[in-house]
Amino acid sequence: MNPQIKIAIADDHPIAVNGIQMMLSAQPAMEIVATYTTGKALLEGLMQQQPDVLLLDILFPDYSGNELAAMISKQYPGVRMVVLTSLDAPTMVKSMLHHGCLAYLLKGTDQPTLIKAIQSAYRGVEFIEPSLKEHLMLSVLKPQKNGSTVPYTLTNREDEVLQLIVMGDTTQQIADKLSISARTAETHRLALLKKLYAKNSAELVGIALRLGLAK
Amino acid sequence: MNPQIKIAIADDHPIAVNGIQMMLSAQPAMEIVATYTTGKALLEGLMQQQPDVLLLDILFPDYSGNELAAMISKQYPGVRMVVLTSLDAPTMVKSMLHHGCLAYLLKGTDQPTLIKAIQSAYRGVEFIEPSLKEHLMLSVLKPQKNGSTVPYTLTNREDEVLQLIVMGDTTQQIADKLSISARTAETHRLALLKKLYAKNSAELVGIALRLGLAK
DNA sequence: TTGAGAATCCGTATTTTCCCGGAGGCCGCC
DNA sequence: GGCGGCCTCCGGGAAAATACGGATTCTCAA
Repeated sequence: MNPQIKIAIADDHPIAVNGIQMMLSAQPAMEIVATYTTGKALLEGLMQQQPDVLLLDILFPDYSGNELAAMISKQYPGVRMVVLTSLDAPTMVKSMLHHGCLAYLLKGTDQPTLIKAIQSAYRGVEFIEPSLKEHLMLSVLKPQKNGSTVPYTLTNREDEVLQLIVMGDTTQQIADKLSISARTAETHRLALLKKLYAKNSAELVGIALRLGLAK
Repeated sequence: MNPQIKIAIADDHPIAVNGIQMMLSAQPAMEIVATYTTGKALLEGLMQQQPDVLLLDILFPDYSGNELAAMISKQYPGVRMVVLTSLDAPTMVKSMLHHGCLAYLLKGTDQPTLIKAIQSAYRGVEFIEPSLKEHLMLSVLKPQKNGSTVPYTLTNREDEVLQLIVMGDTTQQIADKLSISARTAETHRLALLKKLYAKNSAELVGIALRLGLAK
């Protein structure tokens, strides 16, 4: 008999937390040891107790899934992370996988898939929702035709610039607020356009909001 | 003793359906008589049996919540609809309420609020998630601060132009796609900037997405 | 130590956006 | 009929953004 898999759930929606709990309630080999509805609670809870598998949403009021995944994979490499979210953006999938997550599921997933993903993650095996795989393949092939592989992770500065762009600031205003030259602010914006495959700032804002990089 | 409230749940995410079921499982006065994960299944199910209260999501693979709400309120006026979704766009709230929904909740809602909303709807009383009410007030008040009452309603053309801007098209590209002169396309964009109080197209996209004017 | 990536800065040229204006035709409503 | 709203078109000019280039520091990790 295998030992029970200790599972923690982090999702800002109580409904989702309940739903996941219910889906796993009939599994004797799995035990839900904690649930969190904020990023802060999750980080504090991990200090007390580390589950085998962490089901992680991406959108929290206080932290982004990117930050959380990066922090957790560093501090608690023993915790296997399974992303469970409604964002089906290829860049987000890539980003979370790069940050050490082993599986990526959509909220629309069914019980068998969820269980399979948890078991795979527990064994250290990657698991990507089948319907997402096609999207991923497409998005991997597309960018590469331009030559260099561009993994999408924003630097601190780029993120700051992005927030100001979303707020409608011009390059000059951004430069003033960050105390850098307009030229530098521009460089950062252009880097953002390339990383997120946006043709201009308007599209950039749209992509950033959909990816949860800004609100 | 009151009779049981018959409840149906329509949500394309099995997780959410389970979560809602669990939240209501401890309520003896409520009975879940059906659950649906597609718009088609919902419409077919309603022909067989009408619940007192229908918990309705907005995003379905086959139908939009708008369509569903309009159809259901016409054909089954006895079914009280409660919107339960993760979209917190004021325009969407208004739209669903106009289509006959009695309550509007976010997926992040807790058990007491959900129960209160269902009870209110059952009695025919409107119920809006408290956190949403502020947003609604703001979106109604803001336009008025400039004196003349400017309800932000976009014309058909403006909406078409907006969608293309969100997709990252330039004025010239928009002009080509809509078969109008670049000057006209620009006029429409400038009108959008004024109506939504955006300083530039980037901010415009941000505002439009937050208002639910585009996705 | 070497190297990669982040952050900073610069030049030039072209395209696009933004801000002033103004104007004519069409349609629906009072 | 008139009036307002919508859609269309236009000029001119300033400001900003985008597309090419290239360069120097600094840090952190292999």
